Amino acid sequence: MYALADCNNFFVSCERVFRPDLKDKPVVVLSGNDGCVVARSNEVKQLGIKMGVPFYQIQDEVKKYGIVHFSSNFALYGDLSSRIMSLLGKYTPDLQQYSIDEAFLDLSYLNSADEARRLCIDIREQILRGIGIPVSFGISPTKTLCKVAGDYAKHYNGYKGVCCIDTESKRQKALKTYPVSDVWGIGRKSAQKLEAANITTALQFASSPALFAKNMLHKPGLDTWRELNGEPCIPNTDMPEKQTITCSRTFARGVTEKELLEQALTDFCATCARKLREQKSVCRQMAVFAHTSRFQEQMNTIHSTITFSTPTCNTMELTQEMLRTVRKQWHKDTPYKRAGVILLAIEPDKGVQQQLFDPRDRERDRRLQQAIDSVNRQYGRRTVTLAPQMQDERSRQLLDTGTKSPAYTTRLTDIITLHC
DNA sequence: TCTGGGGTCCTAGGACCC
DNA sequence: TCTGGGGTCCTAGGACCC
Repeated sequence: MYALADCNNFFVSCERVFRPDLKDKPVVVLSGNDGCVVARSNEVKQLGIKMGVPFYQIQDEVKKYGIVHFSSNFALYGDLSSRIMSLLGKYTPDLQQYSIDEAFLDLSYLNSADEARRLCIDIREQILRGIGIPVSFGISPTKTLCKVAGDYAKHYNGYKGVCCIDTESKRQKALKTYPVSDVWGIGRKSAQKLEAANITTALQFASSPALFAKNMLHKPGLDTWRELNGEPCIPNTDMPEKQTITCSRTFARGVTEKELLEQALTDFCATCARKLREQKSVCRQMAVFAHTSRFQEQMNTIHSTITFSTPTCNTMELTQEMLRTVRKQWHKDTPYKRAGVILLAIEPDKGVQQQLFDPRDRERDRRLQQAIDSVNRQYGRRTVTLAPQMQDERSRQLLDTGTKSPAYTTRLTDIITLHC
């Protein structure tokens, strides 16, 4: 038996923890650059405002209904998420965090579904009281059915936030009114195909022959079909190392200054490399890209994949190579709107094959990097940076946005003051 | 004017091998 | 006219997730 813990309107709920005045008010959280809506309160969902819609397109509604908006504040969301995860971890020998706001709990150690239900009600209450985030629980033998159950728990108050699919009749009843397009693993394309074959509910899909599911949607679709029929086939994974690490941004404006683009990319490089070292890995390849707006007719691009003969995780080495390519491909008077760095071909840093005629002193690189990392861990990430990295004021112009809430829980100067 | 960011897995097809 | 058969590895692109 699994339970899925899923935070309700997570980013919005995080903002409300420190802004209780926003309870019952329409609230949205925006993507980087304040571009799109990435989280909505229930009030906003009821207005029919869709996930991912460009913010400028809903300005009328914002004014009319007084929708409050925030730029995204990942320092806050990440911190509240890790608090929730650590609390969840106390109740299962195997917690699998699936995203920033979701995790599966292996509850097979309990004796009955009823026990699982009572436990989840208790955990839910603890998280709400202790951290301030409302969470829904879906309980069932497969992860896909947990997702279905979690949806019912979230949308029908009668469940009080915990819904359990543990019998055949409950399974049938739940799937009968569940749109197939809402099933976890069935996206837009697959839903269209199924609809063309007159399949609109999850039950219709689950009741169709296995071969039909396989032919129509291939292996992933067949796995989903099995899961809906109560056969677990999504394995437990214990947070494997990342296979790719990306850092990319859309800028507030097109960047024509070479130096500024280089600064941004140097920043992205440093972030990727830090994450790479945190998971004790090295990479054999790095892709660098920058391009003009994708909404313009003609797109100009910088794109290059660099291969290292000795895999590396060294910020300085990665940055040097990145800058070399960018300088080669950069074009004058081209407004680069988006840029990024991707680390690929990632492997563990143990037992890296050395080159006999290596021009770099890798031991010296490693010691320097270690020293920088340890200073930055202690005094903050920007204490020691490479010279071409972004200066704060300039990066703010390019990347930051106006309506970000304080880092209430992760920055000393942002802690709230109580007047008693 | 303005339209996000970070991932995973699967498949088909090409290049290559004997 | 006819032009093998069986395999592996890699990559790009599609579909999906939050």
